Amino acid sequence: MHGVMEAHAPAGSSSRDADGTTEPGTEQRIFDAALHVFSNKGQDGARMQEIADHAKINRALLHYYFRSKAQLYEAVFAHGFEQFVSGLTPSLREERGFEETLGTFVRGYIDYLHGHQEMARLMLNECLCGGPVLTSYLERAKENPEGFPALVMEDRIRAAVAAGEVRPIDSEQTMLTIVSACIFPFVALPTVRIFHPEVEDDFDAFVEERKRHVVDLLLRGLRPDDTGAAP
Amino acid sequence: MHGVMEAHAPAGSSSRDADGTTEPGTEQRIFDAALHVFSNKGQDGARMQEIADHAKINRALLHYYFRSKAQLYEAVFAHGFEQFVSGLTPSLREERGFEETLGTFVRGYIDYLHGHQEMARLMLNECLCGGPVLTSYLERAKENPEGFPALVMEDRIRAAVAAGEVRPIDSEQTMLTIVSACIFPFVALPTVRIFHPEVEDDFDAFVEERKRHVVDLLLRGLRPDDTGAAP
DNA sequence: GTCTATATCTCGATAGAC
DNA sequence: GTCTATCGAGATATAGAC
Repeated sequence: MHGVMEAHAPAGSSSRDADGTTEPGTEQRIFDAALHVFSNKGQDGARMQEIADHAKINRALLHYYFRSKAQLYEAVFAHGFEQFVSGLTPSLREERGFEETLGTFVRGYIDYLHGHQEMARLMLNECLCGGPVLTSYLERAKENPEGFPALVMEDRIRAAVAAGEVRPIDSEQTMLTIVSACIFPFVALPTVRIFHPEVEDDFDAFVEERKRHVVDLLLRGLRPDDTGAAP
Repeated sequence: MHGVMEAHAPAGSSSRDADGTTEPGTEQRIFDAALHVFSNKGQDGARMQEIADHAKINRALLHYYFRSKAQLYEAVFAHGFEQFVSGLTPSLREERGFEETLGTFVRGYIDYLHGHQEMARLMLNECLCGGPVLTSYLERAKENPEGFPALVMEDRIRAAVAAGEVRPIDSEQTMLTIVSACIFPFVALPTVRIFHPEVEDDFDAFVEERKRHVVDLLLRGLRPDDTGAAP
């Protein structure tokens, strides 16, 4: 049986544009191709041949860079997950008021998803099957919650409720709703496309409209009854 | 090559409790087992052996009832999809006011998902990969939109906006948000569980709270500024 | 580092006895 | 209707030349 140890990882093999704007090296091409195929077909549906084709290399080379399909998958996932968490954190600086914080968070979240739709699908795929890969990463993220955007935002909501900035609602449920409203439209795109073909024509406009809508609906829904009350 | 024609379908083979409350027949057991495995592993990740094990039968018998894996999958999907659409329609009777309609729709949606979590995951799985099976069913549903709950609800929102019952918002975006808020928590359950283990303890209570929260947040978010204005 | 060729194995599907 | 045994396609992974 094949013991799973750390990959040999040819490190700096991909000439990372040392001389200006070189085309991506082999390792990077594999990475991109793998993300593309995994996100569309899932870990099981993906074929190493298809990944190799997309990267314009031979199948054997995949195993040279990443020993196995499982390790390739985990590498792709790990990279995307890390980037996801780190890319979202800066939008949660302390000094803002709640409304601005919420707006910045939602817009940042949707912008990220817009720019990384494949990663979004990959993560939700893991979510669906209760994948061990995602689970292990979340367990680790849970250890320092201040580094995990969704948990930070949930705390902000809790604090805003305590401060009377928003009406008394369940912060956990609210956070769930926010995340749902941001993520779902991207993962359900194939369905949305069928009923609203116009989305396809100008996807950027759709995303912008989405940001406005979500922020607007949430702020209205969370605002206390007495809007102008200052004690 | 194996031409795909209609399955021979041993019709009334499963003695459907002709004599009281018999245990489910073979065909029904296969169905349940298939839904279970497909929803957790996806169409590609699922193994016929695992389905057979769950149904407590032999692998060959699967091919006797449903000729191929693809046909088994489609049969399971078709059944669930039909049940989904038909189970949701009655909550959209015309004669209600908007607030009641929205509340009934959301509660009905969440109740259905609660009772059919595996079907929810199965459909989202199809959604993620732009699956041809889901697509073909949606295309058919699109032909008579009045039979498709989400589209009917979207029209109700549009009408409510026109009537001034809700403030002027994009009904398409709003419908997307509603669906997101209902479905996502169920498909993301593995993730939710990690951060909020208490959900597991009393899942029914969580779902009830979810219904209240979504309806409440939406109604607040959609209500016109002048709540009591009657011209 | 990259390729061709091949070994190995898993899984879906079928044949045929009972 | 249900089982055992087996075939054959297709996928991962490796060996070895260049």
